[in-house]
Amino acid sequence: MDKKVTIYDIAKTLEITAATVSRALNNNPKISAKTRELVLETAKKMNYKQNRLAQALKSGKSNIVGVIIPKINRTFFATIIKAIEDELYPHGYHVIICQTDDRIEREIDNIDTLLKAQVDGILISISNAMEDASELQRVIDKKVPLIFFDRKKELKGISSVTIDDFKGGYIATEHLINSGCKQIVHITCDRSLDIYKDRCEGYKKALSDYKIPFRKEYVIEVKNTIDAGKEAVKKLKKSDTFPDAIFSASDYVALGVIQELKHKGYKIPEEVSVVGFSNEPFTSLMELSITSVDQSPKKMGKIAAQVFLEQVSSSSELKIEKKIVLTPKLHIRKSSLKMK
Amino acid sequence: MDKKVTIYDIAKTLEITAATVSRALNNNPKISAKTRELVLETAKKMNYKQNRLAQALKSGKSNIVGVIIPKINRTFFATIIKAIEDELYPHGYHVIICQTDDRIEREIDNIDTLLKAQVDGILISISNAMEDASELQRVIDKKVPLIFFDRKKELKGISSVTIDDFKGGYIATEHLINSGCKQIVHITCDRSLDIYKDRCEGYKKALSDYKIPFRKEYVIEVKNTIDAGKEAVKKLKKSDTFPDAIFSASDYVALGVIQELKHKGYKIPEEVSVVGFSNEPFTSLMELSITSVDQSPKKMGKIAAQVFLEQVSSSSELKIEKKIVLTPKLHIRKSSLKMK
DNA sequence: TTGTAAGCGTTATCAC
DNA sequence: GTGATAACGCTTACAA
Repeated sequence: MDKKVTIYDIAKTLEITAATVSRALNNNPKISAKTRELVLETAKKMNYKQNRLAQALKSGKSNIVGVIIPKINRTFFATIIKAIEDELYPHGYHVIICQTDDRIEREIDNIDTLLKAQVDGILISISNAMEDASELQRVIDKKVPLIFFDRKKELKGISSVTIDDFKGGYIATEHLINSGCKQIVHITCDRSLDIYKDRCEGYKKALSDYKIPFRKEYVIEVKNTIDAGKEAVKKLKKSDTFPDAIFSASDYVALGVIQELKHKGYKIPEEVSVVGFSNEPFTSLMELSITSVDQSPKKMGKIAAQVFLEQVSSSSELKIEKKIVLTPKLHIRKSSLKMK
Repeated sequence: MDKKVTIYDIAKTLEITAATVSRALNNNPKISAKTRELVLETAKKMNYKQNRLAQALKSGKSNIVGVIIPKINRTFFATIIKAIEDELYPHGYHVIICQTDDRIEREIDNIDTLLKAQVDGILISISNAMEDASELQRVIDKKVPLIFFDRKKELKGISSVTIDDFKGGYIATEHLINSGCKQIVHITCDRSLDIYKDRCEGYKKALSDYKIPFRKEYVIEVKNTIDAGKEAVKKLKKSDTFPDAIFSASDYVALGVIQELKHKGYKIPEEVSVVGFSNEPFTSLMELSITSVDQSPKKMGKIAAQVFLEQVSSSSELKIEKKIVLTPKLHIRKSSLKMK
């Protein structure tokens, strides 16, 4: 019925000018109470909706932030997105989701599209594939607030919210050591990503701190899938010494590990303890619940959003570079809980 | 470094007009190959990015669609979103996520904001709370394509993609009957939502088709949580006849049911069979995997997106009303798989 | 083939 | 207080 009601239509109806209508709508003090009311009333009556596009074009603010993640259908990322949206929504911001599927072309393309869409900021968890930072540099050059979460690149002046993956790897390993395990295998994923490299380093440090010799063949790099976990166990079975604990940098891999261990008749945790990473929902829901390192996705998203808000509200040009590192928390469950 | 490069800047550099630049950028045929190349080249050199806002304002097309869901951190919805995004991305559309948290105010507000943002369409799974459709009517009045998925309202002329919840309830119940169960309890959730009402109706129909008397006290309505499932079992325990099967309209409730049944010492599925609904990832990952009805979220999202694309491409005013109903699929797992 | 100019819906800066 | 007008960056008849 109503095609496109603009402030001009309201102005015409009221025999005033569009400028006055605009003022009324924006609570401009320079306007009489009467006209304001009148305008608001007829605006409602005519089912008028502001055109944010026009507003955005005029003001240079779109009230949209772009969030770039590898895949949205992972609990970890979905939880972060939810936290970001929840935090930004009351401030009038809307969130555009972009998935990279861990492919560099899509990542570049996404950044590009977001810039074209004049977003007020970009929150990004970089893909496995991101190598150089030239595309990111463009964002910075354009002075569009950029914030890393979870997976970051080291860039000067850019804020980030991550967890201490090193510590995560450390506490997981330490817990296994304290449970009496001596032969601790670490299954890692793509170590070109800092998160996996750091977890691995944490593992090594814990071993060294507790005087447990590091064995190179006890670090296995696999894909982040359940099947890869099963395969890893099969491979280990062929080696000379079977471990008494497995610390996986991924919950999915840990699940595969557990399934295969059971299949082979090992008792968990009596013979082999298992620890995962991410605290995916299923780890706590399982009958044999899985010990895992929590990454506080909710907190991470919330803080990332807050850092963004700070950045846009700091009127001046002062660059605030915040590197926020959250502390991971170990959730000890049955898969590593030895009764003594 | 570069503030805001516009087509005027390019025009000035090349000593031509903005119009020509625009044409070159948009592959307008009325332009010489030379100028086009020249323009594209310098555009790249100057790191020019189109301003979609201005384009959108001019053309009336924002290339953004809004997706409204209760909560994004549920696998079901996250999967749908992923499918929608994957389908729409190649067509140049971007997706704005809006969460209602099942609250009517946020739902109305979200619709409002999306309309103000001039989205090209709205895909919505309505909240528990949505009662009248007046806000939706506004969307329709504005001729903004509107598509329901999963949870819908009956509105003339509006397309929807849902699953056959009635059938879902039916096949789940039928499966239990065929497994030899006679005393089948149905635990449902908020039946003001069609999805739950329909599943319940399917349950009743299956009972009647197989000549199993319907017992009113065998239908329990609870909240959609794990704890509610536990409570339900406790309540049943007090009643005179304990069931030999429980069909829950929610996987989470089913999980709670299973946990409590085990706790009370019941053998699953020998003594009590359990079936859930949604095919949440954890149902298959559990040691005691849970039989569940799959709702094809991926397909649902993909089709919803396709319906939207059809709707915007059908140039004319012809209203296409598509009511697409997907067939649910029962995944039979250990929680109801009786060996005979 | 290219230039000119109007307009998309707002808002801000002037005047009055 | 209110009105007129320019401007945000782009597209597109209409001219040339």
